[in-house]
Amino acid sequence: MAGRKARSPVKGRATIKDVAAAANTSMISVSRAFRETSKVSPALRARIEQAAATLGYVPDRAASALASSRSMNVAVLIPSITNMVFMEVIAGINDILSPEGYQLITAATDYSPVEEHRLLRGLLSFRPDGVLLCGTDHLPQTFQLLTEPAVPVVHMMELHHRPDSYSVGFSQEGGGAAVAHHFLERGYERVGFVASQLDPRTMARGAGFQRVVEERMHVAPYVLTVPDRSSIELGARLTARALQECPDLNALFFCNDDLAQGALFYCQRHGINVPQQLAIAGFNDLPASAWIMPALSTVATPRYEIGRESAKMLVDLMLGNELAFPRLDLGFTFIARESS
Amino acid sequence: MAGRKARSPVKGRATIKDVAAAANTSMISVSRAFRETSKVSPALRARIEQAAATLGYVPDRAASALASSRSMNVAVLIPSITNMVFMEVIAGINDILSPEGYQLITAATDYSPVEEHRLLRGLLSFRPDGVLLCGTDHLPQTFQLLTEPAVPVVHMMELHHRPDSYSVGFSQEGGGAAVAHHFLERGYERVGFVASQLDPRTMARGAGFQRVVEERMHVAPYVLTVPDRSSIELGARLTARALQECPDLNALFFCNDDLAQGALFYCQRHGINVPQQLAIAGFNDLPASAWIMPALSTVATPRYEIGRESAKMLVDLMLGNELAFPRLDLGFTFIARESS
DNA sequence: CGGCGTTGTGGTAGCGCTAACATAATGGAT
DNA sequence: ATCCATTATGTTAGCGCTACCACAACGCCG
Repeated sequence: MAGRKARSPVKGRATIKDVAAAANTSMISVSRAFRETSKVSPALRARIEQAAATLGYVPDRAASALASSRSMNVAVLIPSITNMVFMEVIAGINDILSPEGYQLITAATDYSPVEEHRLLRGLLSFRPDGVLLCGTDHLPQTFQLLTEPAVPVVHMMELHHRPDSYSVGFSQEGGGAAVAHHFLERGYERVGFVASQLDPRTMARGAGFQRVVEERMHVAPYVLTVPDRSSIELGARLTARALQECPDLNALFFCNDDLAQGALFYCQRHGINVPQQLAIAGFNDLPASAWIMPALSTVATPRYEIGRESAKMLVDLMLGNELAFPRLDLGFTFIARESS
Repeated sequence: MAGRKARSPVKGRATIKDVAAAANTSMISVSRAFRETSKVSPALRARIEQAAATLGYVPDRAASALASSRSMNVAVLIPSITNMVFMEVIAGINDILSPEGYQLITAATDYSPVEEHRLLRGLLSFRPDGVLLCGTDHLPQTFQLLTEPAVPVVHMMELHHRPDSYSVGFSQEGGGAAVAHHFLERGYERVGFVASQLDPRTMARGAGFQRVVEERMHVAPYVLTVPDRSSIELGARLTARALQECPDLNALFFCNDDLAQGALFYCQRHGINVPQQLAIAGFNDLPASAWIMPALSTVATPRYEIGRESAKMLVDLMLGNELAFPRLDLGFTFIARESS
């Protein structure tokens, strides 16, 4: 028997059924009117839209997802929410996916693959149609989560070299190498690499830098790494430490612009002449880097474009299209400014 | 008849039914094992967890939301995703809501109330249990969206003075006033206010500044406002323009630190001595502001705390608790540094 | 003018889960 | 032993929506 009425005491929210009743039609036509406009006659559609407007009808994604097996959600995992670099990536993603009707469900891993796995499990409960991940180092279980019922995935920032995976990024190693070439060409020979927040991208930058220095100078560069979170303040502290440990350094490559800006401020405050006494280079080209005194030499990276292109690639995968290239190298640009 | 099998060709994703079968129990016990652990005997729970693990079961929020009328989603609308200020707010929100099991669904309004309304409509299709909004200026329709089936809302950043609404923030007007008092106490008398991105918070800061200047000096300050998006570069440009339009200015209050930092860089590059020739103050106390040369005087704002407290307030509202205070003023701190 | 594709519309079942109601098994207290 | 209050577990219906099928109405063809 149809007895025992609705458990929620009439939440008041209009459903597709209410709209159908108001427009004197069936539920399915209302559904179609919103999703496949062309399949409903203009007259009916007008009636439905009118009814929906007066009732203040808002569709329910949960019900839609349940019924259709398409959630129109995309899960995005980034290392940090307070790092401008990833926010620009997200802006790019959103600019592509939002017009397509997808909603981003985002979480921040705090640079931990274990946390990434945990968060991804949580996000999978949204039954996302696709997933965007940062970098290529994930737990084996993380890959497994995505394979059993296969969910399209695109890896951002780095280039993946497994043939079965999709990635959009640039060569972090190459960026580090470019800085090394620049230093050596400018005649700086006592060079060093300073890094914090030792994720794989940071390490790749350092590896590229070291490789070139060793190839050309036949001696390893000075290296200072700490696991702490990057910040301007840390950049200043690490500069002090590097100069103390190795006073004859004349060029320092910092793994990102935050650190490098801290170094610049430190030098300014301590009367160290940049670049005469010490050359400095960073990575990412943050907005302030072009304006700081002296202007910071750095590797400009296409963050926003990576977001856009990753999203485009993911859309193709979600639609089941074959991709021409599973890997998209967006490159980087070394920018020599006053600091080196 | 039970005929006509599942339409999706066995998506492979394990459901609560599969887990129940594998653990030789009923669906509801599986459901309870995950939600109300105490209501299931340890033995059964162990069996269920075992089964869930081997099957790789991930619960479906859509189904859960549909069945329970609690979505465990919270919609968050912020003006901009690339502005560090709001990211810190979000970090605070997430630190409170994530442990409670809520997932944030975020969107950026680009400082437009119209866009805010459009986006909120979209987010409401997630049937959020609560909503967090920035500021207090919303379209009337926006309020309506939230009332028909009443959804708890907390307004962040500014303090709302409607008795029926909840807000966590501080007095933007007071922050601007504090800067004016500081300038006047230090003897700067030819002061100005420079602003971009003219949202209500920006305007309130300017209003507070102007009010105090007029009260104490009986003359209006110089004011330069443009609608453009704030940036370091714009700060530099506006400084040039202000100094050209009004060469005898000796103190400038910028509506945020991005602009103020640009001003500082401009002065450095043009040999303008700060603070002797020109004093500068900003708003927000971004990380770089303490390190820039000269260190920037600014109004420190409790962004992270606003996020946390707003989230706590929202949790209370979502649980149906009565709130002691519908309004929480977290205050601000003026920090006098080298630039003034 | 019967046949056939097209277009517009509707009925029904079921997506995966949980609220609300059973019912069964336990452990005292009487 | 009998009763009752727990506690543990199960059955059933239905959340709001869409896939799938069915069918009516309309041309348009030969």
